[in-house]
Amino acid sequence: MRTFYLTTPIYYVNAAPHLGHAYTTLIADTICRYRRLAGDRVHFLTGTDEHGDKIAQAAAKAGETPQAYADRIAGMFSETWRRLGITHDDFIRTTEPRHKTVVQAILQKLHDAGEIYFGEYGGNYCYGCERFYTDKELVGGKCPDHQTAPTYIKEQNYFFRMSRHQEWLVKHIEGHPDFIRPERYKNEVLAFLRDPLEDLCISRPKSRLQWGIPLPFDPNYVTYVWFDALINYVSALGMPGSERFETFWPHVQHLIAKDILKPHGIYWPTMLKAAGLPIYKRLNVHGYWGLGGGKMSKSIGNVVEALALADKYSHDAFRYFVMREMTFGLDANFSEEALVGRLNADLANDLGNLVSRVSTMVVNFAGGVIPAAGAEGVQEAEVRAALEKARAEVDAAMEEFAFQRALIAIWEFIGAANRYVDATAPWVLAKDAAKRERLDTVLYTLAEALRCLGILVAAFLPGTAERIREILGLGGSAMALADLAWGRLKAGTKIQKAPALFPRIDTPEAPLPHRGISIDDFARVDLRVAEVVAAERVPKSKRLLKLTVKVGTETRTLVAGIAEHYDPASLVGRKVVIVANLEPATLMGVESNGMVLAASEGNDLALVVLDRDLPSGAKVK
RNA sequence: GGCGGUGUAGCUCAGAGGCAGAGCAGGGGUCUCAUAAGCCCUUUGUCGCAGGUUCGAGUCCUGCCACCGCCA
Repeated sequence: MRTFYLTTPIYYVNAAPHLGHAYTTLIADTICRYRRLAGDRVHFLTGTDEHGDKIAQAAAKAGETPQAYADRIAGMFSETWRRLGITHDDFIRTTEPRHKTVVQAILQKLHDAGEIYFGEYGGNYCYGCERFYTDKELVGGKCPDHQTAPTYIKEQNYFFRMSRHQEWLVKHIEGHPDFIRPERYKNEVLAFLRDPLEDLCISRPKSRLQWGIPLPFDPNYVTYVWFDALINYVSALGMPGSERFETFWPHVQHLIAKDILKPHGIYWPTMLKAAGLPIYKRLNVHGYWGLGGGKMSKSIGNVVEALALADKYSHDAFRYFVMREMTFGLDANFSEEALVGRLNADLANDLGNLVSRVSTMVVNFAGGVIPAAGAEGVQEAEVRAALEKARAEVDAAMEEFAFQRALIAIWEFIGAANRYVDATAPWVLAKDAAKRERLDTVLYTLAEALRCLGILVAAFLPGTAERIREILGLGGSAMALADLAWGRLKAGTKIQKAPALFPRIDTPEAPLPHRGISIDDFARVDLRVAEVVAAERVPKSKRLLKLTVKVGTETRTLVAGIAEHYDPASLVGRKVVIVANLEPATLMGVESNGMVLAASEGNDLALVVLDRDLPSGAKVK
């Protein structure tokens, strides 16, 4: 049994949970679910970062104490994770006594070991950022983030001797290619370490910042940001030496977004080393979500709105989308269209439809009871081979946090199952009593494929996995990757006809043209002003009107589908726009020589008319 | 300003000296168990631009352009 300890960052309680938080937490959840399925001992930690000026100020503004404010926002995170079905084992908050105790113990240890010294520092301080800026960092003398002039502050503070840890850190990173991954982020950290590393200021005087953890060796100071926040990964396990710490810490892996690479890639390992603790095994870094990507897509206003789509389209669809769409480590675009596209193409058409057709066939052709399989043939062996291949690929991909690859592998298996249905055509076998055994073999193979699929997707689509198992009469029972062994589904199991797992989402908008047309293409369309001289309903048709129109000197007949919106009599004498060079077509027995232009939206329709009067026959372009 | 990354089909991206690819979208066909789903076939390319090396260059080299990141 392997042991696995995975952390998300602790989220700062200055904002409500959004897409960025959710992505990190969802992929952590998926990895942990997968490792549990594999039988590993797993500890999954998330939490909130609750100290700092910004929190104190926001609380004051809301008329709350900092603690009450932190409680409220931390509650929102807890609630969001509960709603999304996150299976974290612990939720740490930096205002908890268990955290403060460990932070102070580690600070004391560092102080005793001579890793911390007292010094003076002066510089331009931005209150909004809660940090100092060098002159070069300022833009026009102002903070690049807040566009405000910084205040010059000279104060005494405590510093961590980070500079002395540069050499071994570089060697460690170079000697452990997996320490920071994907590789691009390892290279980024190494690039940063090519320059001399400076010491790290780790305190703030209480006169300026109250809302923090007091330094154990100087009550006039509180701990500054990173020393407080990073230590949560340790404090959540308890004091070094405790059973939980000793069990899980040697296997710790962190998961972060690329914006906090430096603290995790540089500050944190040096802090751990200085404190005499083993440094973490691995740092996994992911990219950002861009919003409203794609030229024609409706943009999503903000990250909170993006997260709301999880409730709109189902949590499983949301999980699937974010994991399938983003290559781990790289940036990706988030849009509702792309989500719906994945939902329809992959979840509804491929997966949902497979479950639906298989369950229906077992019900229709075998009375809803899974039959015993007869002799296995080449086609069945292919399905089994596809399963083995998918399983191996998912295993390898999950080792690297390559969710996209894992899902592609699973979908190749789904494709193999769909092809197997077409190749064996059970509906044909069902018509021939002599083919009963063959039909039973096919139906068993398909039902067994669904059972295995239920396990394969469990970490990615937990709700869907459970529903597949319910359909197969296995609801609520424990699952394990070990159960992917073929043939464990018992013949005789009664199964239900499955409701659609993922109903298709119909997009109301007509598909936009995929490429532009040239001006010449457009010029081929002969648009003309036409005057309606007579109009009547086409017999037996609800929608069609037969119009007689004058185009210049020419009179012609055309048929228009506007009877539900326009009374024939009201049209006589009006000028409309028609396509004059359309090939003739016969509709309900009436030959139509042209088409009337009208705009429509849903059930509404309006004719295109002229803004000012012009004679009929006038060209429109 | 320095370092690095990216630029390939309508979209998302893979390919890293040897016949330009996949998925989606589009087009055609076909089956009827299934959610207008499945399956089969299929159109589309200035591989950012310009030079160079090479028998041969998305691929290697040089310069340029655009976008992005890190550092300053």
